Amino acid sequence: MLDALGDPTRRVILETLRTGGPCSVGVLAERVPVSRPAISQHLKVLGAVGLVRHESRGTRNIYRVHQAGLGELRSWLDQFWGDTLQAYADHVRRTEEERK
Amino acid sequence: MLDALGDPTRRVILETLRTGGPCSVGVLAERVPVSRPAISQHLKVLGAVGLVRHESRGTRNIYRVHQAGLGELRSWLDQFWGDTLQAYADHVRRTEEERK
DNA sequence: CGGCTCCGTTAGTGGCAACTTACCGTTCGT
DNA sequence: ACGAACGGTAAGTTGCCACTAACGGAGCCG
Repeated sequence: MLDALGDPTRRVILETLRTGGPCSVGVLAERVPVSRPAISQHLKVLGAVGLVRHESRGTRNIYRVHQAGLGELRSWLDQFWGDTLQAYADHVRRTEEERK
Repeated sequence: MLDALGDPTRRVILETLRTGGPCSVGVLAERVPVSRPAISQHLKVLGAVGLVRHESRGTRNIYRVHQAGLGELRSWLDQFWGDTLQAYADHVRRTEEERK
């Protein structure tokens, strides 16, 4: 998931799909300064983690961003956020008890 | 930001700091299967994007996760989320108009 | 059917970044 | 003031991954 978003070109692809709406692989290859096979590989990675979904329209595959992937990331972030605050509060309490 | 979270060991470091609370570099090096210099470099990266903050306590530097960095990520995600839904709605509308 | 387009896959290469080893500055204890 | 502990930095190596080039397959059109 975060591994997928770690790559800059993958983020560019996502951004292109986001602002430009769903489109085919060839069109993506035109808009992103990278060869078409590279786009395919990145789309494969993005699809594996649920950030993108594709739909066959004749010979061409239309890709679009998938909200479920973003939702997963969001829930992960929320949990991380809450747990961090909790752990920090615990740590402060523990430290103050040691100070006594 | 996302580049920083892209690395697995950096996520392990963050996770360690999150669950175990703030701690020094040496302690981190014990808990994470990586040499101490590597920890330093990763902490430098994490600090550069505001995910971590450090505080000198004598000779040892205490690191802790910084909520501001997580907040930035959260707002970015929220914006991305909203824009995606918006762009998708626009795309659907456009497609239906073309169908007429 | 034959050619064309569009896409995914494989093999191979180059570059970057993560890791270690070694070194040095800083700070505390004695 | 000296030694030790702690941590950041520099240099060097290795492994991984992003990218390209070449091939193969599946679907429209004549």
